[in-house]
Amino acid sequence: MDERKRRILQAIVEDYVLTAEPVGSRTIARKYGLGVSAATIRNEMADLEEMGYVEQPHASAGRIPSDRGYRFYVDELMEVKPLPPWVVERVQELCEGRVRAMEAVLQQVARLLSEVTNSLAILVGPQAGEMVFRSLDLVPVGPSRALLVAVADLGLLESGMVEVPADLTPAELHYISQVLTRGLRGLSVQALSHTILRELQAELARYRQVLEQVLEILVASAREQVPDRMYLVGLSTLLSQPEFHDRERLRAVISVLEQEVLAKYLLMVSTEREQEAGVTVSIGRENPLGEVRDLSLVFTPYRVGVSRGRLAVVGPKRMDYGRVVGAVADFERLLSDLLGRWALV
Amino acid sequence: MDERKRRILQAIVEDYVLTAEPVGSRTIARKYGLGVSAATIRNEMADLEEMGYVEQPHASAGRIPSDRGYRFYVDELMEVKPLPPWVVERVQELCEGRVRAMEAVLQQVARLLSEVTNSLAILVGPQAGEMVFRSLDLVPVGPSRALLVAVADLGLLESGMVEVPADLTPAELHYISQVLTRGLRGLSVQALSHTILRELQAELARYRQVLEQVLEILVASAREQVPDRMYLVGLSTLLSQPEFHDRERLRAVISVLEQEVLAKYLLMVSTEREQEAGVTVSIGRENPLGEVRDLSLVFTPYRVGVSRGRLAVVGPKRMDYGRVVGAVADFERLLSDLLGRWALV
DNA sequence: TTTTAGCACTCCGCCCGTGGGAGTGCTAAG
DNA sequence: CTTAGCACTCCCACGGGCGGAGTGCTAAAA
Repeated sequence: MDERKRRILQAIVEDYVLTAEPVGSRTIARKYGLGVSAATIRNEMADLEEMGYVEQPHASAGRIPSDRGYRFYVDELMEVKPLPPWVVERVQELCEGRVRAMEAVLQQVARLLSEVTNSLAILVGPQAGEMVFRSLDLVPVGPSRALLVAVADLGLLESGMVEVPADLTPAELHYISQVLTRGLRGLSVQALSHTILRELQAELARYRQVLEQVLEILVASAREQVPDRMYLVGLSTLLSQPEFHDRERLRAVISVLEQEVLAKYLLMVSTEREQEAGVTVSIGRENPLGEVRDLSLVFTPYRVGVSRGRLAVVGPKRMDYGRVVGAVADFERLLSDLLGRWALV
Repeated sequence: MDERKRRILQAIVEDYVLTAEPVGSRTIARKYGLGVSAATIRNEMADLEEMGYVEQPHASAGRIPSDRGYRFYVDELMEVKPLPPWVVERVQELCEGRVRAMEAVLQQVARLLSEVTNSLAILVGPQAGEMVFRSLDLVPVGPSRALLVAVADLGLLESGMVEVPADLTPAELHYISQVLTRGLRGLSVQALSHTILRELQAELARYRQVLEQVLEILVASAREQVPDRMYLVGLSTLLSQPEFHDRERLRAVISVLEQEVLAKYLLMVSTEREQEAGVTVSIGRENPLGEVRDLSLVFTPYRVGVSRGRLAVVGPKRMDYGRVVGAVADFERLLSDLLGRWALV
């Protein structure tokens, strides 16, 4: 793979990304002055095809990159483009502005990411199981009911209604809350349930009924695979791409996105390669969207306090990888830096 | 509009709904035995066209119903079909099962509604502003922060972080909570903010800073136009309809649905005709989806305690109105009956 | 040995004309 | 008022022809 081949492959990818049409030797010779003639480029292209980096949609057409070609481009050739400054500023404003809920911020950030990449943006907040437990409170409401309020490092973790015996005093409720808070504070939410059991046997045997309900709520919350909310913005942009000319393909994409399989994958991937933060690019069949082989996915986790959210862009294989990877990387950095404020110190 | 015309119009609508193709006089004579010949039907169809109930896509094709034709069909001709029993049972299971959060139930119900109508189903929970306030609690978390937990008749209304002076004791927080709860209980959430102001002047002047934050959170919550979550299921089903053959139309639909214009409309409609519960059908240009004139919307509010949620099905104009209206009506009844359990007594 | 020009060939996509089919409106008879 | 017959209209699917873009190959030039 000499320098010239690299530059030709680069030209093919970039021109194809731009035009969505197979690119021929002529075009390359003209638009991307390599100082050689079209004939030479034809020879090189034949080589590239043999090596599996490009392919021909049909016998006498130009070349388009293969998955392998894109992969090489992403790994070796592309130039990561930073986010334009106005976007950076906008994200900062969003994160620092007076907003009550993290959710509203994430929603807007997702919209921005979608606009700037011209693709589908997916943002998920931190997963409950990964948060750190802080406190628990049973607030009496009505005669024999209490609202369980569980707080984690990122704010409200979970709430739910609990039936309590009518003769239980507010003071007793408060006592239960305090014991549980003391016992559980600082644990990862995933680890709660075991600990709760021990606690239960010891100090709070009298309130078994209440405890069981609390336990149920917390366990359910920790088990939740997919985060509370998943912000998915830009479907219509994605659909305007020419690759979705035929409707069957399109339906496939939509129904994949509609099932939340995707979110699950996002989490999976990131637990798999737990350690390595950083942007991952899955191209075509590499990606996990089942039969949909025309999409690429650019993915990264981001930090919020001690837990992590996930951030992804889904676009056609034929996307501007330099720009998208740059955008995703920059968004990750921005969010990791700026969302710290949501973590309770 | 004599009986025969009615039956012919009915045949046209029902056949068109079935086949998505313009229906000719022949077809009607053969498939919907009216005891007259095709020629007669041709004459009647010419009349119907003059009256504006049907139209011809081009000079020598069959007829398709006009918006007005559909309207007449819905108002006078269609037979409302009840939900199949297994669906009813399924909804009952869902609503009565041991589930923690109303949200999970609504999500599933939306999916079911989508499946049974083969269209896009939209379900929104009760709007915050319509709920009845019950209690408020400030739970201390960390050194100078408290979590505001506001509870309404349907459970958790809102939560948010509040900065408190470091020297404020838990007892004082509790005091504030109690005063506020006492003052606000029983009010509609929309009415809170005014009352809070009076309360503030009187008893709690010392805690102005805290109160302001509480106020801000509650007001924001009451102002929220669109309910917390909107469940939108079945987009891919909708897209498989033949009317979305051409992509521009399709994009239009998706981008309309993506912006939450729709949800806002749902609320608007229902505040407009505040009193009349019951199913509303908007056909084609009657519907509020802007430029999208090929969709119809079947809509109804449903009760949850004293507030209301909204329920809708979006499908092509060419939908089986009898079935969809039946389904929406039945779902409304089921939900209104079964979701009462979420209301705090 | 590598590069280049020339050339014949291939294949796609488009245009266009044509024929069949479906459905209509009209007319005249029952 | 209904019906049969008929001429007419319009859509659409089919197929041939053609232009264009791009290739691979060969032979000559660097």
